[in-house]
Amino acid sequence: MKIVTWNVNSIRARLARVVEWLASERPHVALLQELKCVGEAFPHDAIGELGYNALVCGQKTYNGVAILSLSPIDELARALPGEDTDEEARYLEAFTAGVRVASVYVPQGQAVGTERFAYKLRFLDRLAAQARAMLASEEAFVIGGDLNVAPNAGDVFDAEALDGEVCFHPDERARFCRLMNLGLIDALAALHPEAGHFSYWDYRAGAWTKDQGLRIDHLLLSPQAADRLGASGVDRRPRGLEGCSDHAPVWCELDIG
DNA sequence: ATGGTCGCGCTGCGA
Repeated sequence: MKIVTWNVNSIRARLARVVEWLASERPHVALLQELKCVGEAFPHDAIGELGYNALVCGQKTYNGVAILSLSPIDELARALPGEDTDEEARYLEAFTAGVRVASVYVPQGQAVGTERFAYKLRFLDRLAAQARAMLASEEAFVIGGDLNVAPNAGDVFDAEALDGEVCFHPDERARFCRLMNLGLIDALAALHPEAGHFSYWDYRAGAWTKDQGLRIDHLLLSPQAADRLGASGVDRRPRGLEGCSDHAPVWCELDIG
């Protein structure tokens, strides 16, 4: 069973690219981020025609996450616990196809030292608290999404130049490390530990052409899910197409069901 | 080059 995470950077602007990719790759579950629309504006018809059920947590203009599945989807949560005043659509959790999944969009953080950066760090702490609670169930689950953190030096195109920058700041990396040390397995890194498996390339400055990317999109597996991990990868192909997202899909294959 | 390019939605913000 293939599970994918993909920051699509507007589901409406990206619909043709997303439909084309889903039709070609047929993942059983797709965790999407940055829909940039409210739930009513989500293209339910086009996605439904492909055979996918869709659970959407939308918001006007910004953020928005979704879970697509070829199996029925049972919603578990549409917000990350821990901050009642947080109204940004960044977390959706559900049970589908015999596995619990979460689609998460961690705040980018804007600039180090800003309120947005502090919000990002708090969000990562809240995600760790949620992961800890989920791990207590001792069940197979997958937390997938745009974590907006490149965990290691090999996950950025220039570790020296980017050290201390947003998405590669020591405070973010420490929180990511703490999250993983709860007992999660990075589906991509577990099978492909070498450097350079980027998932995001800025639209600007020819980053894609120069392969100046970051690995910030992740599939985090519980031990029970990791036991079933058969393959994983980043599909760079859709990043090179006309009208593409600035993120590539990251996928894993679980021997479940 | 404190730049560069997107998407949203109509002015600048967030990424």
